[in-house]
Amino acid sequence: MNRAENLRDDVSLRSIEQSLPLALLKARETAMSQFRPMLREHGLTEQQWRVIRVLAAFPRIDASEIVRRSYLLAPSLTRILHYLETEKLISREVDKSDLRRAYFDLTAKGQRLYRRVAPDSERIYQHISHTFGNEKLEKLYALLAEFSALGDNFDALP
Amino acid sequence: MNRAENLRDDVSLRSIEQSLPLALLKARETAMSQFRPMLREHGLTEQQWRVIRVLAAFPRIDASEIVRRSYLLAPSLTRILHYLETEKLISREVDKSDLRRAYFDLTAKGQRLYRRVAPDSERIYQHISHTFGNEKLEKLYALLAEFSALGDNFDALP
DNA sequence: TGAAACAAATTAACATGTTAAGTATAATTC
DNA sequence: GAATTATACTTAACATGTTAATTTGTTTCA
Repeated sequence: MNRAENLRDDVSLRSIEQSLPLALLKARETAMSQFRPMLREHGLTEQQWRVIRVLAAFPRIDASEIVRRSYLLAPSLTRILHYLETEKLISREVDKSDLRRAYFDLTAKGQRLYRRVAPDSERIYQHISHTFGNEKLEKLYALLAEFSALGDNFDALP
Repeated sequence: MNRAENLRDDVSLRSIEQSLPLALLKARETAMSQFRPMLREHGLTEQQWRVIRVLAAFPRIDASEIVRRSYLLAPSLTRILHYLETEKLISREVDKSDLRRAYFDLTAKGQRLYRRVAPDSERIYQHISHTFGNEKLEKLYALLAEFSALGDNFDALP
């Protein structure tokens, strides 16, 4: 019996083949591999597009709310907002009643970009939905939402 | 009607709230938030742990196979392998019949680390499984696997 | 055999992820 | 109303993600 089998024989140790984070990563990569080339042609990264979508849906929100809705970390968002500002895709307006805060919005240029990219994105989404099956996709959404809802409500570990 | 509503009125544009990549990211973050602090206490990143798990399950494999099984990109793996080598957690042995290739393996130190971390990882996994429900978790695994199996077999876009 | 095609890693360059520490402003409290 | 605490970012430092180009070694085949 070689070392590999020794390490795996303990049935209490799952193999890497059964890893929830990995299964989620793999599925996410399957999906993103469909979107990424299209975004690249528009000169956008996945994360920049997330910020633009959030601002299209929720105009004039502050950085904290963008963080919440885009699921980016604050340090990443800081960098992305600076970049999008230099590209004149978004605007920043400091809150006069609270100088720590600023409100962001798509510029006209940003809105045009959004309207150019969104149909391409939608086309890909529909293709995925059709290929996988709407019903199964809805089931997947439901399970993912339910799982994520566990959120930080996990009990303390034993 | 403000600009936001204008941008959202087109029913062909899903809101960012319905995004499969985002739903997968959120679920993955829910899971990883349980594991990351534990890994950090062991001085490991998530990705370093992935490599160690792969080598525990499949000893003496080359970099290409680690890439396939860990779902890391080759450039990331190059850096991680160098780091794990300097920590003497893994060994590298060049293939004499093909000098481009090298085989990697856990060192004794690497195996000890694996056996220390694996039970903690398993404990967390069991907690997640119990909290979410085994049955639902299995359903989720099945759907994720089915989705990922679409893999690169998506038809050409219309 | 020797040039061309292929394969496996690696490097380069830049963007993002992750944690910790820092900065400026606001709100609380004594 | 000065000291404390909290909030909203921002910076820093290092690890990883992503694409493209490069390096080195192998295979093909004219």
